[in-house]
Amino acid sequence: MANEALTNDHADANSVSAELKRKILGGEFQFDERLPAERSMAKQYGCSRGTVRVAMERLENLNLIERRIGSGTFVIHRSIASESDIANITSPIELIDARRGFEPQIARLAVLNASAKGLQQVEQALLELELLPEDCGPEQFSVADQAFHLALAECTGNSLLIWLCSHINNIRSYRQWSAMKDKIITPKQIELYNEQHRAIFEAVISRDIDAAENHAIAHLQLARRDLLGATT
Amino acid sequence: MANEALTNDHADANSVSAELKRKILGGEFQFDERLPAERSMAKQYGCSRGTVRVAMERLENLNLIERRIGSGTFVIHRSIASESDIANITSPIELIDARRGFEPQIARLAVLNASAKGLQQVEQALLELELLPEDCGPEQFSVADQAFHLALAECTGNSLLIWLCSHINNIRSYRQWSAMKDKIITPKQIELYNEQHRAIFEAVISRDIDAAENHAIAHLQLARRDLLGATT
DNA sequence: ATTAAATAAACCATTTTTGAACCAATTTAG
DNA sequence: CTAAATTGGTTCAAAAATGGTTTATTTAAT
Repeated sequence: MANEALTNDHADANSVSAELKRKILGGEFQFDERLPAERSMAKQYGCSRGTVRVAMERLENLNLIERRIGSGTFVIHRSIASESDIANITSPIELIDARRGFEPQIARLAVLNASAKGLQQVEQALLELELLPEDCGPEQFSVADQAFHLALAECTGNSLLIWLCSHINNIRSYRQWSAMKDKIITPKQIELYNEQHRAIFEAVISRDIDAAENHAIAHLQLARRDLLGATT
Repeated sequence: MANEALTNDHADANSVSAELKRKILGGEFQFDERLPAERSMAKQYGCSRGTVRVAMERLENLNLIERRIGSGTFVIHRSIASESDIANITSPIELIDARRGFEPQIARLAVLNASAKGLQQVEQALLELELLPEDCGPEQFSVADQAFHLALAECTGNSLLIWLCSHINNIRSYRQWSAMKDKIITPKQIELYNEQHRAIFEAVISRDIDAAENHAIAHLQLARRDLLGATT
């Protein structure tokens, strides 16, 4: 509607940039999306290409767009990100730091709320982790590791925490992690991680809330240390 | 509608990948489902196979699809519940329990990473909270409260935590939560909450990591107690 | 009249798209 | 089991599309 009003009138650079700015900030044009070509926008807005280019310069100065010769004009502003967007801007260390927040809480709530059946499923996931061959490779371990943590989250009965844990798992499986995994998930580290997994599980079983929390914290501190070591 | 507009025109790689990405994330293409063949999509989108392949490469890098020679292109993204879905099955107490996990961590990381500018924005949000009239009502307080916690999250510099905090804020503004607000957000409680907000802020300012964490924990324990009291 | 903005056309360098052909792996039909 | 059909993987050069730039001209506001 607003488009067509502008399409008929002869828009000046000011109104064009304002219109595009609104669409970008409002999420109508999302991150990494390509805007129509300058010549095309000129036709659409009923103005000359030069006018469009002046408008684009302003948006570029606002750091909303980026222009690539031969390619086009792309949105570089991130509104509230979708999951795949957040996965692409989240570094491994940021992920660990976030997990450091709620995984201990998951352990605490698992102690308080876990049902026998839930614990059974955690144990099942734990056994699969422990029965992996030493040379299973980081990918296989990673999948089983995620299953363990998700099973633990299920024990809390807290649907929001389960949802968050699923999100985290998804982000963990994105591509840029693969390279990192090879460095930090070695047979020796796998053994350490599994000891911690079992420690968390045992604490939950014996309904020891502080032990469960502390083991979860220790688990993530180790992961964080390994990660920092891998980058140097 | 919009699809067919794109279908008729000659689509470029960017629009094709954006279209498919939307369908996959939106659950229209489910996990393990096979996409149409490249040659078929080329015809459908009115572009060449090469263009389709460029689009597919992007989706592959986003880990949304997997391509198997001789077989086809398959969705490997597991679509999980949308934000509105989770908002509708999350109870207020579950929300508090989840925040109990990562808000203390946000406080900790804010101590470590907050810039002067970031702290300025937290203080700004804090002042707005404190300057609200006593009879401002729960809605107004809630908005300012969310702004404060989001500003604090920004201080961590951790994009994942910021993202989580935004999501939580969104969930907080859903309906069943609103009814609860009226019961627990009274002028007397507002004063208590604001004392805790300031305590968190002061701890971050003075770079006292344990104090920041403990004040955040106390804040959520109070909110939890108020919530449980309100339900009885 | 002067000035600033918008226009229109042309050209450049770069990137994308195209169309075709062929390869390798898998699936399907007989 | 074999042969044909289908699928993604690859390469290549020509054509098209894109933003960057310049120029002369027209329009609108002061």
